Amino acid sequence: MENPQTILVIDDDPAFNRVLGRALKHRGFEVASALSAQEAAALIPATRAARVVLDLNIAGTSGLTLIGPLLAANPDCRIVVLTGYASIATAVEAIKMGATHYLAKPTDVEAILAAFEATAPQPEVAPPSQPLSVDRLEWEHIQRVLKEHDGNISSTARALKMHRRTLQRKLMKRPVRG
Amino acid sequence: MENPQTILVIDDDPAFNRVLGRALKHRGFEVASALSAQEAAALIPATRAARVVLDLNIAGTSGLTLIGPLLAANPDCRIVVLTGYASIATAVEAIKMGATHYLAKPTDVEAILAAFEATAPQPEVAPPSQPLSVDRLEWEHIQRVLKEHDGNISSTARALKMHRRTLQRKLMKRPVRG
DNA sequence: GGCTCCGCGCGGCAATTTGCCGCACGGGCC
DNA sequence: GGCCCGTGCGGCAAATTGCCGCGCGGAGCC
Repeated sequence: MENPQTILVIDDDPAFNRVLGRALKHRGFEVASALSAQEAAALIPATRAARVVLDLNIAGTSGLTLIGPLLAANPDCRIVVLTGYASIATAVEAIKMGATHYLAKPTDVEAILAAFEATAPQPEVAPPSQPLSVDRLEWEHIQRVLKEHDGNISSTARALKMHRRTLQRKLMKRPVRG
Repeated sequence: MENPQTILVIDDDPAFNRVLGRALKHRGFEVASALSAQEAAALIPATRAARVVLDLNIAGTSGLTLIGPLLAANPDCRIVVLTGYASIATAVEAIKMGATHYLAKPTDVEAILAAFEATAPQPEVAPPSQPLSVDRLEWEHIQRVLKEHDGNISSTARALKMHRRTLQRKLMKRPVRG
């Protein structure tokens, strides 16, 4: 941890990456940006970053595949996974792989920074007072089955008894809140 | 793991607990049931269960507080957290505390059993477990929330973030199977 | 090199479902 | 009586779906 103030931002959305990078610099952090998995892979050994903001959907490949290399380069690395297509299934996966936290986009810089500081798990977190909306539940279910089928949309659609075209369309939409 | 076939079910909903217990017994598992955190606390040292189905909302207290004791009694214990009030925040917390998996409540036994195997990837042993169709899942969820709201269609629609008219129509149409 | 089989992404169009009005009725409750 | 809700249902535009199609690219096989 020769430089605990350096944060590596991995996100293939140029606008988001730039905005977040600037916001972090404003707060006094050193920022390294990667816009693709390849770029990230190149930066990881060089920076051995202690803190990483990692997008889940990086141009085709899953950001989850970078968690391993990140931790290998620096076991103390704190990784906050960020995604616009948040689901419980991928959250579980990310944490199991060693991510420090998992946040849904859109979020704010404060939340990201707070996520880095998350230490020992606290038994009493957000008490979810309201059940999931039907849309949200559907999204979660789709994500879970999709993971079981290794991301294969066609076979997932078959398992769910829905048409592939419909599944595609649903996946393009963002997960709904609630 | 003197008896890896024993599953401890911790859930304060008697109906759900009974149904799940019976389904598990049907599949050849030994089942121990706890309807409260106190009951569970008493059973934990006795059974040192290797597999636990744990509800998040147990009569006021959080099921997360039981994860520690469960793992203390048996570090190899596999815990599947189950909740009707799922959220990404609690999912992250549960996994960090050592749970094996986290599922949102309208689910089926196959998914629960599959969740136990999560850490041991066995693609070829993948059972023909057909996940619930989205329609069926939606139906189950609606019924659950409707019951929680004492059959009040209007407030259920609000909680589900759907229009009352749509809920009415759904309730009229299907008791679908599949 | 061919070839076939799949999965993927997407366009188009009809059929269905939805969202969102409206209205009338009934039961509490002040 | 009036007021507030919840319920059932009609109607109609907007959105979603089901179901075709197509081309492309990769894996496997001859």
